[in-house]
Amino acid sequence: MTNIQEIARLAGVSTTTVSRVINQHPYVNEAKRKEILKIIERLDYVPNSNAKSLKEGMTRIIGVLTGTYTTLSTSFIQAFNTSANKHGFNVMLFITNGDRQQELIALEMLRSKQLDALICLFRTNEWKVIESYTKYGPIVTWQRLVSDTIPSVFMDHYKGYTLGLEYLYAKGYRRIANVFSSKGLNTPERVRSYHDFADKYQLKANSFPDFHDKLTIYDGEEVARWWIGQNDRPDAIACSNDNVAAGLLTELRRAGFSAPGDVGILGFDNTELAHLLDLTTIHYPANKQAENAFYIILDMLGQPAPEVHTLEFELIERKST
Amino acid sequence: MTNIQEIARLAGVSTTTVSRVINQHPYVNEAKRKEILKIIERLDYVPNSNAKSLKEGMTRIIGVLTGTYTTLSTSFIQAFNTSANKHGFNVMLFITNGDRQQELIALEMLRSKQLDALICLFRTNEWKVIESYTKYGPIVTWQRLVSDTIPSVFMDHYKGYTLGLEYLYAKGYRRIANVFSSKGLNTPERVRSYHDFADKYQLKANSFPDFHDKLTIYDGEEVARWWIGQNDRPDAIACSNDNVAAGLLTELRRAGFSAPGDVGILGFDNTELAHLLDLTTIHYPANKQAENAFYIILDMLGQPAPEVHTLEFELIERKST
DNA sequence: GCTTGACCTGTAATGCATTCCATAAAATAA
DNA sequence: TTATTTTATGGAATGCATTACAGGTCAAGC
Repeated sequence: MTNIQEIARLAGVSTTTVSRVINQHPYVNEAKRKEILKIIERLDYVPNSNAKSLKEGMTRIIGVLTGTYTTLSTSFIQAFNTSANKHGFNVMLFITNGDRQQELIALEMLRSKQLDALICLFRTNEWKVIESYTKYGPIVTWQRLVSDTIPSVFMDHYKGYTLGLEYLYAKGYRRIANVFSSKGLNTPERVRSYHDFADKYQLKANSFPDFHDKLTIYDGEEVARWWIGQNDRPDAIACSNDNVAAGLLTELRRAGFSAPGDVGILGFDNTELAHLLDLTTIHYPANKQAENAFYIILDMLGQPAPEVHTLEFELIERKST
Repeated sequence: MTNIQEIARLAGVSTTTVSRVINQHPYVNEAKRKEILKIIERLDYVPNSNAKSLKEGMTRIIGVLTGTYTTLSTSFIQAFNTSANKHGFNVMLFITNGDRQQELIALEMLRSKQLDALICLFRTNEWKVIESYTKYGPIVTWQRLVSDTIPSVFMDHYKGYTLGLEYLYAKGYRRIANVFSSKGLNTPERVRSYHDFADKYQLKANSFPDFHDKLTIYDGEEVARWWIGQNDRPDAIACSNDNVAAGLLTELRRAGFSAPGDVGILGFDNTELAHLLDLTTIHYPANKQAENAFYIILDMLGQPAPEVHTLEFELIERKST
């Protein structure tokens, strides 16, 4: 394999000079520079990035830890990737499928310097475990989390969920069921949002059992079957995300029901699925959020970072309510 | 930062011995081993993986090059990731969005030894360009490609498409329109499949203009609008993938049409969307294919690799035909 | 008693690029 | 002319782990 010493030898200069040419330092004689570049070209030489990483103590790789691909995390990841690339970083993806061990692999790579930072979209291990890795490099999350070592770009889901509920109320819905996602710290916010909402409009009497840990199309179908089986049905269902809303809607249709005719359905996130099925939903600005996450990491790595954006949920009215 | 020399110093042994303990070589005195492990524990030491990669000449990272996230590539990537992890490799994702430059970044990382191999799901650069990087490490694709340097785990799309067409014929469809994907080498296979099919059943007279480069939900909607605008409508549409079929179906429904009532719709890939919308589709065994791709890479890296699976398309009948 | 092999340990080289420090010539300033 | 700065270049150390090779002990085998 051709390395910098070989280039130096062939050019009759020291490795220092070659390194200077490669890294565009000044103070290299123009003729020599040309000659060295010619040799580099001829031998098809590139610096070994492992040696570089070893020397510089950073790899410019950022890990992204995710459980599964939901459409939402997909757009987050894409945007994060774009931002990272713009600043000369690359992204390494870890899809854990909820496996603790998988998650630890990523964390260990941060520890062993193979990653410069980690963005944690989902997690299976306790926060305490994850937090114990912050001494090896920046870890950032998008989940609501109060921690002085793990910054979060979380959105105010209380506000976002209230936006949806108030919309449903304004549309005349009074008997609203809630389908929540997994037990992160966003869910409690949404639960609190509903409680306050129900208090405000005195809807306590109409309450339905909450669903928890629902996030896939299949989960949505399950909710549909529940709804069908009820005598005393909700007139609207606020879903944890568009996947659930989509599964719910299509399974209802299979049984001959429709939305909003029989029940109003509210999605969350505004993914492609919501567009596909004309779901009313709440736009989640995953793109800007991803940029924010990256900027925070950049800053924590001691590099100049742009200002973070302010993020807002937005109600997208379509045809399921 | 604590390194192997410090451990050695504290334990009063050479770095060799410490290295042996870490890598579980035999021939280390049991008492010393215990002592060294204790010190490693106490100092929270992990070997720097950049130094390791530099020495060993490999990073155990495999790059995955993809254009956008389609649901299909998603499941491929997941399966690939799982296989890789099982063998101690990690996956680095490159989402190029069709940007040549992005693609080159990944290729350059192969060249500079930051990646051990590359799996190329989509590409924007010419194959010739990509091929010129095979000298730096294994590159594998799932697209149909005849190359002695880039192995492919491609499926026989001629066979797969014919499977779909024959099914449509058996169901009584005679006026079939085709929606094709981008101009890879799979598309010509499908085109050829349709030609032979049309010949066989003498359907030449009923032919419709082919669609090309259609792969998103939005593309499907466009096809729907085309269909609606025709006087002389096809009675079935064979789609490039489930996204297109989904967009097609929902847009038709918006206009008051239905499938299979007004037109039969055949998807491709058997993704979640096909399940969601009860689309008849052709199952694409992306998971097994991903494993195959990984096994080939493993083999090319000179490591013992399992046998590859044989892959078969399978028709999944649902309710859109 | 001597050979052979298992067991144990360390020295030093290796992989490769970057950079501090020293040296020196050339150009500019005083 | 002397002092100072700019330009140019190389030696050698640095980042860190792995490993070939050499040197040694000790017990089993002949």
